[in-house]
Amino acid sequence: MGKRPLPPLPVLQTFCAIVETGGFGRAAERIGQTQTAISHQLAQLEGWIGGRLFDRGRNGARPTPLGARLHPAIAATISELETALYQARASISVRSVAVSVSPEFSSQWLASRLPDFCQRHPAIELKMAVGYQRPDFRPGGIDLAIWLGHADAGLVEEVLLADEEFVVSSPELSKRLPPRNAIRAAPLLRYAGMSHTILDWQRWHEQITGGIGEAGAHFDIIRAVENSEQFESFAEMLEACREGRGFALVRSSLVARDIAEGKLVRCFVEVQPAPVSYNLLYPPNALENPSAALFRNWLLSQARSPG
Amino acid sequence: MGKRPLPPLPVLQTFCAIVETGGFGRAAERIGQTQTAISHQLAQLEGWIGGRLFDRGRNGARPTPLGARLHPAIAATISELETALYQARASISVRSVAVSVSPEFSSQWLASRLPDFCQRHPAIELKMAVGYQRPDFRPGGIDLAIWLGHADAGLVEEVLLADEEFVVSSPELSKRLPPRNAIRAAPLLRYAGMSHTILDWQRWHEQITGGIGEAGAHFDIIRAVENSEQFESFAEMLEACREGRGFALVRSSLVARDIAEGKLVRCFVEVQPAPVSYNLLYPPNALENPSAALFRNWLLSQARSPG
DNA sequence: TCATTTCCATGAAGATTTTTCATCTATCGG
DNA sequence: CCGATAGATGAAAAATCTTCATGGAAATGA
Repeated sequence: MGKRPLPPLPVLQTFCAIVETGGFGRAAERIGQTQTAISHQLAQLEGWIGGRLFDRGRNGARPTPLGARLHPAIAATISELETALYQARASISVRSVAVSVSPEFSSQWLASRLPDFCQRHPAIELKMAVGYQRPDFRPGGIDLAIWLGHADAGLVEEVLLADEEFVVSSPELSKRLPPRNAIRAAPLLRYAGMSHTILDWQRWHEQITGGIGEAGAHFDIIRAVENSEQFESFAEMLEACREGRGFALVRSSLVARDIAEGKLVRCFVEVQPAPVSYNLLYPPNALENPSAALFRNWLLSQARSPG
Repeated sequence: MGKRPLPPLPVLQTFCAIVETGGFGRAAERIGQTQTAISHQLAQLEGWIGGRLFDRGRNGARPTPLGARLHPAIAATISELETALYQARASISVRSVAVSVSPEFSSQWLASRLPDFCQRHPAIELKMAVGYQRPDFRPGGIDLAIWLGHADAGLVEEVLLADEEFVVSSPELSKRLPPRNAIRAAPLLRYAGMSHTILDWQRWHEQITGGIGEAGAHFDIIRAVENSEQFESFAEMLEACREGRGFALVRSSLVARDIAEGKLVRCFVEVQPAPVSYNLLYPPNALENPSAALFRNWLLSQARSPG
């Protein structure tokens, strides 16, 4: 039986990666090793424990009940370990992080949580670059970026929030909607964001045309959006939406609070919402800055926790 | 700077061992490696962090403020990791532990905490051997023993409770004590324990004779103890002590509750209490039984926590 | 002050562990 | 039955740890 005190840390990280990616191959890719290495490592862990942690099937590896029970504890513990060590390192070296985020993400999600970070790590200086400029990851520039789309090649990409895209309106407007062709009933709101709101609406419309049957077919959505007023910011658009002045196309985490408080409601609920994700992007060496590593850990823990 | 994601687990355990033993050499002995290995490992960790974790001095290594801050987090995290992994292993293999403890330790310290363990690990069967027999660590026998003294050679020894030995009495008796020679004022209680109570008293008396000046000198403590009634158990002796029937020589963790509740008070507080420790003893391979490993972890965490 | 002891540092060699390469097995969908 | 996907396996290569053999610095005591 296991004669070593504990399995090595990388093996445990591999275990987490397999659970999270759902397959040896994908875990290997994520960690930057070969599938062979992952297989050996998991064999080592399973040998130590004395039982299987995964059921291997055609489409990857599903955790056994034992593996599923083990994962949260291991993941949480490793995260604590990382945080403690990064914090120690941060306390004697670089003490600043530069983060690039979009205005809507900043105002709707990040702003309310940031005080928590500042309280936990008062010595770390946070530089927030709020805007739609493409982040400059060269040394002295941006450490981490929170972006909606995918990363350029050469960047690490981690899912921060697995969001959905859907349409909201004020509760009053929602109640007044005609049974079909609701989409013609009110303006389709837009704002001067990075992603072209008009194209977003068009994409949404194309994707759902099947979903709501003929309701929206033969509807010139581009013109409909163009005819509506353009707001300066996401926040202003959302305010208008709350006032019942039209529909807004949003991502779930940006409106979680408004929905929880009943100020906004989802429309077209019969439409399958499109999955989109806010990703955390950074160059592979970014976490050598311990403050950046701490901020990343904090972000991921915030994204996991409720609120 | 640190290019590895995290320092290896054994290095962190070494770090904890240095903090806890207060020196590289002692840590090496405890881990079962050479001092050289400890030095290299700590150099690795300090390199990763980028700063010193210990001040090396003439009598060992004292943690720097940074090291002192880091230690609780690391120790707690490693302990969680161990527990999670041992639990996983226990859930598919051996599910029983045999523990040897003394009657007084069982009744005064362990009994009230045991329900917590049973609740956390309902599948594990606990075999308690309560008594003063020397534990038989051969396979099929005792896994772990909680003992007051030191281990035989070949056994692992871990401090469970860093206790102190002192004298208590009921509050009433304490108030009535004459200013000097208090020790002659009431019977010195004893019980039929493993350690010879008479010898304990004698040792205590010799140790303190300086401490309380001439108060107890030329006092035949052996006869005084012999003249007092011998109780069948520690619990009975303690009950008599609570009733004000004499002094009892005790270890702090056995009377923590009585003292907290004001049923007993320390006497001769001007005497420096003697340090004694309840140790956890086991053969090196005992923790291969995951249930034993879990019980050990639980014991250590209980010993650290208040109550 | 000088030898002595205690404790940690250092570098190269040796031992161990981890990762890869090349190859193999099992299962699923046509 | 073929081809494709997902993992397993064993030996070799690469990387990492541990030890051995010393060295150095700071306190102890004659």
